[in-house]
Amino acid sequence: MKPRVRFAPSPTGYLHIGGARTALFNWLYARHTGGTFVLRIEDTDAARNSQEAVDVILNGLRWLGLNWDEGPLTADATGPCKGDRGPYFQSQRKANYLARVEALLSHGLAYEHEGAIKFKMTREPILIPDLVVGDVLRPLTDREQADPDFVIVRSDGQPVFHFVNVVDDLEMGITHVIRGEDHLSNTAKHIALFKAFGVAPPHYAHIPLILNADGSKMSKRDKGASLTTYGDDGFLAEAVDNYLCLLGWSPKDNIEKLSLAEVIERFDLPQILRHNAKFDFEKLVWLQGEYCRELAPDRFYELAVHAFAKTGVDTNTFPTAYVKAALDTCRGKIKTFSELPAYAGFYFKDDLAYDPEAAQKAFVPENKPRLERVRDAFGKLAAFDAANLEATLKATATELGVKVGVLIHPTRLAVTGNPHGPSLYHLLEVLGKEKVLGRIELALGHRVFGW
RNA sequence: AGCGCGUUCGUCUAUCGGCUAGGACGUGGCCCUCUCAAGGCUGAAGGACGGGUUCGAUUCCCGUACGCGCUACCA
Repeated sequence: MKPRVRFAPSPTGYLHIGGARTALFNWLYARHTGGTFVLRIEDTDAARNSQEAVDVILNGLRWLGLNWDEGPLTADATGPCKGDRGPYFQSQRKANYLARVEALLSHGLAYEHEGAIKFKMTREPILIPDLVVGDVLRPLTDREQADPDFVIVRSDGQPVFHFVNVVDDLEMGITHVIRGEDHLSNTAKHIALFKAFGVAPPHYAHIPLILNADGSKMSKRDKGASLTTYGDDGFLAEAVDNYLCLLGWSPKDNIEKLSLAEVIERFDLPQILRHNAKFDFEKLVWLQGEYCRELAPDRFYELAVHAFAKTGVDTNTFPTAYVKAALDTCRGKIKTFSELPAYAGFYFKDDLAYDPEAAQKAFVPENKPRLERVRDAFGKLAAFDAANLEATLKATATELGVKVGVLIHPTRLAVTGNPHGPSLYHLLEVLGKEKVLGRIELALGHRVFGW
């Protein structure tokens, strides 16, 4: 029998990075084994849940490239779904839960208590066979000793999480429950419930948690806890996927950079680690840089244009060839797209703000005549291309008896406003003679500087 | 408090009892270089602590400490 796994998030308005990793591991296991990946929405809290919140989950999974074989097609709980084990929204499964409660009541396995319905929990320790942690024997805690039975339906008629979760997994034919380790202790309850229904429980695999850099639990308001922020901050999904795979799972052979396709081949439950992992933002950034550098030109272009648009710069007002040439000088130089507007904004605006620190160093009296010579030399150029510009600048430096670097820094600053940036000669070519000369002239005319 | 899970460089990890403890991110130095990246070379940095088993323990067992989780008519 092919495995059936599921990701069952609650639509709270954001997708936790740990939840995303749980979804990823489930998806990887399904893809590795040729099984089925089910998406189920646990939208029992009508007050909090909304279609927008469901969309956050759906879009997050889509962004990561985690397609589901069964589950919602839209965020509408009453809308179309794929798969024949639905409904896939808990809000649509009331009848299923009621029937299951009735079954338990009629078999004397549950009883009414102060308006609520409680499940008759076994008093014996329960063995939890876990594919990651190993066999775990969970005895009752002291409080549970006093009253082992737990509520499965609240007095307001709402069935609780433990109950609906088990009913759904049972009815959806889930064979492997891969979820966060925070559910390990409660698994005893789930196993007891499965047994009460006369069904063998699924296999469990509890995966370690993702913690903040300081070791604390990542909660909603922690920076980086929401998956959405990564896309917003200009990260590539393949980098986030890759990094997430490395938290709590290891390919074991020192390889760090793997595509999802490669991970699918190698992924299996026994390689999952048992201890929690701290989220290392720097390593994610490194992976992001790796993927960003080898991005296909058209995709780089598309994402770059989007990044500019987000800061209010409409690159469409410039000729396409110019934009492409400009962005091409940035390929391989930036890691995240959010850096781009600051890095290459000079291509799309003329009112430059000179970096103060760099200006203090470069715009000094002895550099003024030098920059004037550069301007004059550039002005005589017929072909304003990188090779010619480089030759001209070097020749000018030789004439002045200085190193090229002496000319490069003021020139770069005058033309871009920044001390760093794309290759100077290429950027000059893209900008074109007119703009370059105009900007140098402008810088030379600034009285506030040291010249 | 009770119960559960965990503990290798700052971080992510490798190690099926033989380890001069390997790799990666980050970090130091050097090289390359028009800036910044990238790249190359080269350093520093680790087995929580205490017992036991064993010829030998990072690896197995016990205890302690620390971290995390769970003990809800939250999910």
